[in-house]
Amino acid sequence: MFIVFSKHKPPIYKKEIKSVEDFDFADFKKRFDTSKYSLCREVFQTNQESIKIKNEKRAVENLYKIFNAVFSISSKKGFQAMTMRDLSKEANLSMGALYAYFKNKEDLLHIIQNQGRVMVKNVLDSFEATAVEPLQKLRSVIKAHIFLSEVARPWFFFTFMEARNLSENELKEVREIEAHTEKVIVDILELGESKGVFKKRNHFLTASIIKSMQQDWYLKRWKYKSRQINPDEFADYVTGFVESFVLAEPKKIKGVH
Amino acid sequence: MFIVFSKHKPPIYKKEIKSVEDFDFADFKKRFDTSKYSLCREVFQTNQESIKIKNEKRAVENLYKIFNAVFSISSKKGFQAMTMRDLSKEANLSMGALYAYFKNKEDLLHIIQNQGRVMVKNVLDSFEATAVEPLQKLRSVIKAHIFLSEVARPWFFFTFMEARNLSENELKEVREIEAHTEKVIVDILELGESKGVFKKRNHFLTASIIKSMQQDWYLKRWKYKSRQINPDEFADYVTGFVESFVLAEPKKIKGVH
DNA sequence: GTCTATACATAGATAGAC
DNA sequence: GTCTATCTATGTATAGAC
Repeated sequence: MFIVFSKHKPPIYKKEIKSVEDFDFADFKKRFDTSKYSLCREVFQTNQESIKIKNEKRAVENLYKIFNAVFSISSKKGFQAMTMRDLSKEANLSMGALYAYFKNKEDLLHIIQNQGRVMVKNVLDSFEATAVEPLQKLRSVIKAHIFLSEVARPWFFFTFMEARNLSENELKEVREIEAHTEKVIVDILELGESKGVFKKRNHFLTASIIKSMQQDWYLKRWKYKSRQINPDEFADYVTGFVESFVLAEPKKIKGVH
Repeated sequence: MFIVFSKHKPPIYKKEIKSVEDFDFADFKKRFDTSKYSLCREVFQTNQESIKIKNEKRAVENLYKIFNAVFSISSKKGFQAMTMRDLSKEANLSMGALYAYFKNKEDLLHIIQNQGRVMVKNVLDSFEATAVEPLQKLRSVIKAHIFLSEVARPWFFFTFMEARNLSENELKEVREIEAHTEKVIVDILELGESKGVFKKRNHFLTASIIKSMQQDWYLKRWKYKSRQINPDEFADYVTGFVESFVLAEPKKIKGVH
């Protein structure tokens, strides 16, 4: 369910991807450690000084239970409205036990938010370099975001909905990532324009609109699920939509207009 | 700042719009009562039995202060995290005074959510009929939504972010409006397809994507504001983006491809 | 490492004076 | 119609037994 990237051994994508140019959701999933415990192990290793439990296996399993409970309750009523008693019940751990895994409720929020941010940054950065041609770059970046949000949907949803509870410092980091992923798209569009394959447009607005489409996939997943739209269909539809707008017209034949 | 529609005298749009085919943000604003108190007066009249204050002028003014305070605090930390003491301070009313305007905190939430829903439904329904040709209908519906969310941005933002706190019954109403506005777009796309002006596409996906763009305008307003994008620019960009995808190709000249 | 029982703080809500 | 003072419930967090 969760994916993770060790800070020490960033995975190498190029070597592993058969067709860099055109990957689907199944290809994407093969790239990563999709064990449901991976992200929790990462959290354990990152927060070893504050987590009181020293047995890794046990700690990771309980962190998994805790995070899942947080996502489940928060998606219904929000993190602030979730009480520690709610969490205790849903995670099958006593109140006392919970506090062995985080200092306080606010700390729990930050642990989740930080881990989510690190993961997104690691994965998306890796996908910048998977293609060379502007059109392939654009497709690659759009798809990677959608597929990642599919694999780690609870983290994406939680990060978006609970962003308001962040400190000024953390909010700044969030905005920086937002601006960064937007800039990645803008750069690709500019490259394409300079090569004559994309039209001259307001690339900032195009990038914003692309991001809003990607976001819809994890904010309104129930809607797409009820219509039985899978990640590949959605990603293809989005790229098709975008391409119809940005691709330069094929050259006109003289005399005909 | 707020706009409102009386249940008893729905405004007539067709007669008032000079150019039905192509209105801009300034035109849109002229259509409505944009007095900052209008929505609050509507709330007062709708909830007269539960509001203890009988002096309309005073009640409406205080409701305005209360709602603005709610929007301001909630946008920073969420409705659940807002305490009645926060609200009391921000609205310049004592705790005791606040409870003359609503039964309890939950009631306050419902009053805002309900009023927001009624307003959106009234306005958007009115815009279905403003044009006849599919392309003009599509433009009209897209723009109306963006312009409305601009005029009543706090209500839109609040409604979206606090939807999780609703009861099962109210959630059902929200989903119905969502499905309804989506269906309005799907119907237009189908009409256009049958008339040969729009391509054959998955209209559900197209409508979803259009809605995600519109939503971005009120969810990420700070971003657009910092880039000094105004409602007209944004609306035009969105309609241009959509049209490049849905419009049928101009007929090809025989022998040339 | 986890539990139960409890301390302490803060929230929502109201009574009664003005 | 609004205020201050206060009641009561609920929430976070911890101490200490197992």
